[in-house]
Amino acid sequence: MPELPEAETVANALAAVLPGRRIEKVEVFTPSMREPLTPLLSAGLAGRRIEAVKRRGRYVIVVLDDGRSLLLHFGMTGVVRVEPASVSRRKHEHLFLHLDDGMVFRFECVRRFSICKVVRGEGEAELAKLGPEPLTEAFDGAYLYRLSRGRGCPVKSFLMDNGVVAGIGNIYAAETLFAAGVRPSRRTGSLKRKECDRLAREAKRILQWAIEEGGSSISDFRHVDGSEGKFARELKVYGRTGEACPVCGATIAAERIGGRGSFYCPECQK
DNA sequence: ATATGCACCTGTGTGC
DNA sequence: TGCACACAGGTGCATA
Repeated sequence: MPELPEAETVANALAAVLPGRRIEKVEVFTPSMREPLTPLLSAGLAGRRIEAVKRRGRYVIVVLDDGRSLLLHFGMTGVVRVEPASVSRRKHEHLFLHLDDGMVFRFECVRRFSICKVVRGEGEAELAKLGPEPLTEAFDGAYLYRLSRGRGCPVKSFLMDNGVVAGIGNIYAAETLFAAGVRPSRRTGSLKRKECDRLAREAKRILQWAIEEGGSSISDFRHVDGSEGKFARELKVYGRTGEACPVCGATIAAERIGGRGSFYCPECQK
């Protein structure tokens, strides 16, 4: 699921309802998450007030009033909801935070790859290795060109490296590469400066557009209110193997790169 | 340091 | 219908 646009959508929704609320009770239903949730039970969260909700890359940061934060990551299938306590627990909901207005923050993840942990400050230590935010000026063609020199990995893997740029995953890497006319298997070090300019420009445009559409709901991702992100209908190549390229009509191809399904137009992307 | 493959999980779709 | 297998918005670790 959640790449940057989905995390941004969730963070914005949570920012509208959580700040000012007090956590009254913590319930953990699933001890065997990839990142165990049990530390939340003894973290002294009861009584803490939520001050703000922020995003960094694919992470959502729920800032508490005691110098700590809850750091959220949605893995592949993470969903958060804020619903009344009267709604019964779903099969894959692993954590409830009961709030002082009768609502419950619910953390769901089918594959249990999601993370919810208490961190110091706003998670500076945990987030230190992330590259720049793609929607800031720090991320541009010059930056990409500089980092790409001497790199031998496929450019798609390069764009999906969180240390290079934070928050671009399998969907938006594929769409960015299509929009920029660059084949995902291209060796990163072979990129021309102009191609780096196009990659940075198209990544920004597509991520911004996807945020405006509320992200992409392929199967699991949902908004905090349960509705779906609309950007899946705008995807040009992701998941469209065998369909016609919307630009030239050639057949969209697929191959595995870095163990991930990768989609491209063999005519438009060189 | 960089590149690659796999493990971590459950659910779904496909082919036999 | 049942079963095996591949695959799914990600990341971390082991191995070269």
